[in-house]
Amino acid sequence: MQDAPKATLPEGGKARRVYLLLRDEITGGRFGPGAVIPGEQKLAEQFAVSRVTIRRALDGLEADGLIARRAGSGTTVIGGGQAGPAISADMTTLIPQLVEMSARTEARMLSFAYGPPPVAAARALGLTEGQKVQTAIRVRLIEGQPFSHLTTHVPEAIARHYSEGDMATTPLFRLLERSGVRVDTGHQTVSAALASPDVADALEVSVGTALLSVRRVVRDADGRGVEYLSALYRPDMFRLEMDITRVGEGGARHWEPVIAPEAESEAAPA
Amino acid sequence: MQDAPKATLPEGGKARRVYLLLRDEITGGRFGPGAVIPGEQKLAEQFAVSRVTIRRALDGLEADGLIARRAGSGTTVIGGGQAGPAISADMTTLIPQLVEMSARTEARMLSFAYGPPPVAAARALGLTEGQKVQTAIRVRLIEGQPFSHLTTHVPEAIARHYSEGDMATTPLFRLLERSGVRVDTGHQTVSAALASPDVADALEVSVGTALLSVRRVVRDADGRGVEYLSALYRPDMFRLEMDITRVGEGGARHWEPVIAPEAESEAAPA
DNA sequence: AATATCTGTACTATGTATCATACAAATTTT
DNA sequence: AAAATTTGTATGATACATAGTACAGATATT
Repeated sequence: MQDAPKATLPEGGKARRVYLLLRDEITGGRFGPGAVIPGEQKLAEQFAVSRVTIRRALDGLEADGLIARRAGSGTTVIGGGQAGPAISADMTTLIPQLVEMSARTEARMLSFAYGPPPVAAARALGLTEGQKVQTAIRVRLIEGQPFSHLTTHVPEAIARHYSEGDMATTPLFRLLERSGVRVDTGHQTVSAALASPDVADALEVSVGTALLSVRRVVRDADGRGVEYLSALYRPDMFRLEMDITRVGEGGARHWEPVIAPEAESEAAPA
Repeated sequence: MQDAPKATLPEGGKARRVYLLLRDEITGGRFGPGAVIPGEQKLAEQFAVSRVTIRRALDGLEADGLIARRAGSGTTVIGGGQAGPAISADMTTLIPQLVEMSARTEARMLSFAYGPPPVAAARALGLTEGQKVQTAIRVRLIEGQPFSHLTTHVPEAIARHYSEGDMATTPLFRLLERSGVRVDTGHQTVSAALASPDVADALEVSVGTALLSVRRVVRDADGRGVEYLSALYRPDMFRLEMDITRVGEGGARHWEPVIAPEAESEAAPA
């Protein structure tokens, strides 16, 4: 919906790259709705390409319904374009999130196998050489639209307690707890990554799209690693939101996340 | 350092895109150090390009010292490659962060002006038509290496209390408080974005690199918007880290961020 | 020792996206 | 009404990356 312009731009070309960049700025909010974006001539200079190329990129954006062009006047960003992400995870109120999440979304299994873990996962989980893990790659969809690409690694001994079918219906942390694991702590790293061909395909976005990356290591009460998650999210459908507040005095004055804000205050701003 | 391979790849070409994607997967940890990456033939299929093109991309990675190639054996990821980000902001322990931050980094002003705000900022800050804001674009560096691109919008009435020069030395939130603003709450949105030419130039990365995007609205005790921040971070130099813990029982069981973990436990894992 | 796999190297031909340029039409500004 | 700005349309030439292919060298596997 957001991706794949009608008149598909050449896969490896500059026009497409410009198209992706501009789209990113529009949906990302750098150009708000109604804003007049620079003229084609100026854009051509900024991106160091010819006006023809800019033009092709704009064609794509127009086909996507993101911009409106008027000869003589200029090109403007369509208002309705940025309807905001379908899902926004509030780091501090994950409670309603999870419930809502399971209800509104479904998971599709792309790959499921037991084998040696990637080095990064092995180290994070503290596995010894030769230990196998269950590696599952899933895509999560909301209303038929894919929004996240999940790769999980679980030590074989734990993973054997549930089946492949279970993963399509039940959140992994619940499966783990059902398997007798006392899920306790986790460590998350949030970053950004590009969509590689396989991921792009699964998420139905262009190769080279910017994705939000979350990597999580989960440990049980004894500190043993029980899950290694690598998630990639479409930024146009999913965002991390958090409220922060200013606390402390003097030199120790700093920001702190708000843990439990008003219960059901659904964010959903512009 | 991470960017700009010696034998510069053609700017608009496929080879460069493949190079960026592969580099992203390596530095992003998808291929851990020591891991053997697929053969050139297989990569060529995956990316749907010729082997020559894959080869060119690998040349770039090799020049960056990210991979080692051995005829007959294959191509492996260099261990030292992912030394981890220079800075990792722990959402939950921002106290030492800020101090360390100011000490180790410097800010370079790219642009400074008063004028009408972009629509997105105007709405977020709740400004009325015609109200001007101070718009400052800065780049933050650590040890001479740029790692973040900051665009701030502050209502003119507030911004007039400090000077352009102040921004190079003092964190903005401190300037605001010095101006009599009672900084109180904020709302953050974390996402991902692509590096546009101007940003890429400032951060010394390739155009089209994936960046971590943080957008923050800050309000005073009366709920008035006092600052609109749009920050872009290089994922290879900056990450958001957070510890989470599992709390609650039964249906209400969920994750929650850990607010005050052991004081100085510097993360810096693999 | 033989075989398979992988990287290293070289060459040509093809395609096609890109550029440069010019002019027309629509709109805003003076 | 005139001038300036902006999008719309068209075309031809060129450059340059890409694909395809073939073979040699290195290493691992059997």
